[in-house]
Amino acid sequence: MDILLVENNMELAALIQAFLNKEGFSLWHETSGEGAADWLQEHHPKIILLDIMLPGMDGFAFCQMVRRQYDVPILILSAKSEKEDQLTGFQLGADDYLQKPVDIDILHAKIHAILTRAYEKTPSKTIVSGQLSIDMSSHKVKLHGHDIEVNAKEYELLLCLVKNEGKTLSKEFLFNHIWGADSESENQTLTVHIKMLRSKIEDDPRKPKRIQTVWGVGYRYEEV
Amino acid sequence: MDILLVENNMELAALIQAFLNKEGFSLWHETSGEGAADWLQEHHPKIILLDIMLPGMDGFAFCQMVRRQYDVPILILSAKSEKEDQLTGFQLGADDYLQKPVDIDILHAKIHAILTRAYEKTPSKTIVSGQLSIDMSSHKVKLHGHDIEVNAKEYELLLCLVKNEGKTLSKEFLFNHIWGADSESENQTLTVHIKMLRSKIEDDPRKPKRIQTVWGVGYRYEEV
DNA sequence: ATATGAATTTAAGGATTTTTTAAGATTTCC
DNA sequence: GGAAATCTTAAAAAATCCTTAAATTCATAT
Repeated sequence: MDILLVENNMELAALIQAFLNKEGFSLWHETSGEGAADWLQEHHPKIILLDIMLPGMDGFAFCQMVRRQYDVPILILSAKSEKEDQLTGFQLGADDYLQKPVDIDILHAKIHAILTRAYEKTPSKTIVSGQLSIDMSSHKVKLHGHDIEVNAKEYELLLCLVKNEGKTLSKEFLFNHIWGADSESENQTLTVHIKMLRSKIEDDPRKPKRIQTVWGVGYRYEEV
Repeated sequence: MDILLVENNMELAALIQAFLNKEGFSLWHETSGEGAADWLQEHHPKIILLDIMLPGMDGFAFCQMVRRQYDVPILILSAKSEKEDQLTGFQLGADDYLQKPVDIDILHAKIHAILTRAYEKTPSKTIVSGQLSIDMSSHKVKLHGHDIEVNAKEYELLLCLVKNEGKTLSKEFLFNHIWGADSESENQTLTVHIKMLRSKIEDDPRKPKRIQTVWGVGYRYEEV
């Protein structure tokens, strides 16, 4: 789990979760400081996104508690606009402070900046298309934020399709790209892999939305 | 010299300089990107405060130039309020973005937060991932709090995997990393060590959760 | 509507990769 | 120098994946 989000507002939380999942992060959501504290005993997120106004233990108290025990970066999200609140956040060891309403792009940029500084590693290269994301460094495919098991050929095939999203790729092109032009295999094995892929990434494999067949030509990947 | 300030506006620069000096920082002031670039050849500040609107080379160009050569944190100060400018700053590798008019207390807090994250992160001698911890100074591995005996090759292998948690490492990479590219040994010896490791750190070695095999590629460590 | 060729589905065998086992080689430590 | 631990090799076993081929469904044109 990459990110812990502690946020009272379910609507905002859902928005953030959807967006960050799409960017290839996995995210756990807690609505209270107490719940988040429990969760932290068992897990070690790469960063914590923290709302200040929480029921029970407030964000500042939580921030202080976390900072005493863990070195994890904390990014505060707050509706409070007073300078004093921001300063309090920094004093308690927060890494940054983002004022609400949250701009999702700025949030993303800040998370990226903080992770880079804290872990010195560029976040893994991911291709995202709608609810599907392909992490090229971990060789993992996620759909709606959940891992999908794909094996080598399926992975290559999907990657090729998604990289050319919207473009129709001929069967020959796909086959040569993955098997090599001088392969012994037959063109037809491709269709079997297509089927396997569809059964894994289509909501209704009988009516494929993502991997569309272009009659007489080949296949085309479309963002849903 | 702790801080490099690149700022066109003399009045603001004087204010910042006075305040930060009072806080115990030493600060060097340049008014242009070109001048700052020259100065950087000879000096290595702990952080750069960078105005965007500069005569000649602008702040974005300077930011990009610096990021290519140095790892120093950059805090952008900008009168531009557009979201796009802020995102551009982050994209070019800035650590944070503070909008003008500069609030000197916020500036101070941000500088403090960035410096703490960039320089005071205790280069932890132990890596923790879920129930597994590796103490790099004593070469000891613990699982569920209990010591696990691992020998040299196993230790190196596990460390390499855990350090790259979530990433798939090819067999070749792992082998070269531990045995050296010119080793006489065979790639296959790796798999035997993997087996030994799994028998020690997996709850059910038949169904490995931590050390996952990525078919046709290699292995990936996952936090449980 | 029907014929035709293209695409899909299914299942089984073959191919490949990984895991396991065990024995021989090497190193380490006493 | 010898015993124990560790590392490597090799080969059999198991697991997984890939391909093939044949049956079925589907889209298009006549």
